[in-house]
Amino acid sequence: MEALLKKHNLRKTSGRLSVLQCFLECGKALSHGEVQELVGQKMDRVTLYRILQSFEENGLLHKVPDDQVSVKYALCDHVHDLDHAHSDNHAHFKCNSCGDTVCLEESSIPEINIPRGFQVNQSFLLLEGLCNECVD
Amino acid sequence: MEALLKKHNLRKTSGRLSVLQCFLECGKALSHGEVQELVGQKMDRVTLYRILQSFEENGLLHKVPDDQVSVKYALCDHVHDLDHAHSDNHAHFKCNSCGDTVCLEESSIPEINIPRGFQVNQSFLLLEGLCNECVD
DNA sequence: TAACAAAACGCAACAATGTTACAAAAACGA
DNA sequence: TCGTTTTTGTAACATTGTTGCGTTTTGTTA
Ligand SMILES: [Mn+2]
Ligand SMILES: [Mn+2]
Ligand SMILES: [Zn+2]
Ligand SMILES: [Zn+2]
Repeated sequence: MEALLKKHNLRKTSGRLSVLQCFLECGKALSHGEVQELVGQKMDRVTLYRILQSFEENGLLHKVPDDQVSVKYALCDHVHDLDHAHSDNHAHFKCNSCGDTVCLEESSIPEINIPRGFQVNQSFLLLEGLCNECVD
Repeated sequence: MEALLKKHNLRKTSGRLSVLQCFLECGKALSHGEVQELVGQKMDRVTLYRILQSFEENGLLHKVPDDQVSVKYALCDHVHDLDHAHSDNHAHFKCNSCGDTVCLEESSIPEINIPRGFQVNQSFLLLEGLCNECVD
């Protein structure tokens, strides 16, 4: 786990270790507030924001739109690659019952027709509904 | 314009008329803050939130994800239909330079493979990049 | 047109999310 | 161990969004 930080050019701190552990253990996308609950209130709110930000900038996490309200983060597809340039170009699914958001890593976002002259740099596809555990 | 409100079962108020006018005139997705600037500070912030909410509930506007930070609203595809059950199932494009968000009404969101047992109720596809006016 | 009930509004208060500035503490390479 | 750079904690602030409540407005009916 410390190796993961080093590999992504992030200094090893106790805060970063606990945040990383949260994501490795729970395997789903987490909002700032959810991580805060997991690591406890002893970690400063702002520090946590900065840790999430540094993880994203260094290719450890990627942003996931949450309900058009706030952001969640999820582990990047190839966390163990040195290459940060991978795309995480996959869809996400959010269950409206249990609230969990998961990566659909096998479902890459298809090409979309865009007007002439437009240039797409990034795309976000969020599906909402019920997960297998919450369906009926 | 008053007819539009009536058609969607919304009482005619001065606030609703000015908000509706904003959307009819500017033809792009607007955030709460952007509408507030257009209608002026004399309209209460909370009232504006409630007007946007009522417009969405009655099929006049639909939500558009904005940068995973906040929400924008755009006129529904078939504002003049009595049927509110239309889907607005199209992609959106946000320009990272000018900040404008537009509906790509000709680009419906394609079907995505989802895990067995999952049920999709709604989907949001946001493309980000540069619009034709901001490219180079 | 007057009266009434339902809906919308204004205001206050609150919660959640996110950002910035600055000084203290910790990490890391030399 | 020393010195530099990064990270952290704290405070202060901004934006976004929600709830409760009393007042005003709207649409309907007598
Ligand atoms: Mn993902
Ligand atoms: Mn749209
Ligand atoms: Zn679920
Ligand atoms: Zn533009």
